[in-house]
Amino acid sequence: MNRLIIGLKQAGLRLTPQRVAICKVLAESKDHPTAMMIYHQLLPQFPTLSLATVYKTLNVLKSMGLVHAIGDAGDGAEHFDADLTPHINLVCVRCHRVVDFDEQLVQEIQHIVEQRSGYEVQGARIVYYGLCPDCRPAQRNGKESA
Amino acid sequence: MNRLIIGLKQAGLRLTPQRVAICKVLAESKDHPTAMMIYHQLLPQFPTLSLATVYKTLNVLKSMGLVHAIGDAGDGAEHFDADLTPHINLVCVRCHRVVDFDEQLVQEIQHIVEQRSGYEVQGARIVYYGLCPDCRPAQRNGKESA
DNA sequence: ATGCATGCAAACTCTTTGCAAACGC
DNA sequence: GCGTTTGCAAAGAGTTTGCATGCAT
Repeated sequence: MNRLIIGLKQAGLRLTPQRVAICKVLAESKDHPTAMMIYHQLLPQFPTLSLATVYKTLNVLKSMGLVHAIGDAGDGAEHFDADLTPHINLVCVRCHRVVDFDEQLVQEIQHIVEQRSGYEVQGARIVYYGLCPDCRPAQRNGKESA
Repeated sequence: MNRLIIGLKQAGLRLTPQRVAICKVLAESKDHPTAMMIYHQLLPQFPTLSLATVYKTLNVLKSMGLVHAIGDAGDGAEHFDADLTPHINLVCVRCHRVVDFDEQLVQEIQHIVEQRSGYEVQGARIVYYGLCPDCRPAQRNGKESA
């Protein structure tokens, strides 16, 4: 029973098998999935699952602040992150993988931004993009595909 | 004659009036425009301008690294930034405005990321979202619209 | 003159919406 | 049982593409 499921329950929302499964995927996966990725991952388990249900659930979780939408990773689709602590997402522009990178300075910056800008900061999307260690040599050799 | 136009010229690409105008909008505007915003801004001047041309030009500039795509601002459309120096974009989730915020720490973080992750960092998208000073009181009073 | 860029329209992808049937509470 | 949630299909929005015409070089 993870944080997302508890959040839904406490809000009085219904814990359907689909929602529970989506929450588990989000909480357990480290690859910042898109709606489509979650859909395909759950399809064997829920053959009648609808992509619309995944989107609806993601929107519920997002609007409750239980997950973050971290933008696309060069693949045109929104990626979601269940890790709400301020951290950096490193996106590889070649293989579209997203990895986390924790750095204390990120927290400092958030405080500075809040104090100096007058903004009420609700969240952050800190994405560095480039070539991951695996794709750096591949790029140099001129290889294709992800 | 700005940096973007020079970049196109040096790459041997053609300096059409449309491209020049798009580059000027990008370099001079401070509001991180979307393709649609650029299109509407130039329509009086180029009545036959096509939105496809704006998109094609933006993709050329982006793939040449002359502008950054900074993701959507809650409005579902890609925003572009001609300021390539590492800086923070502050997005207001209520009025969808985007302002810049310079902070030295950002540069330090980029170096740390490169050294510790093995990534070849090509750029960054550092977006904090929340309520801007104008929208903070508006939100509290329950007012609507942007 | 050459061939890249434009503009139009259609296609494409991701996401949202409407509504009847199903199900959690 | 009530009202929310699901699943399907269709709609919607942003972006891309194909191709003939036009224009920068």
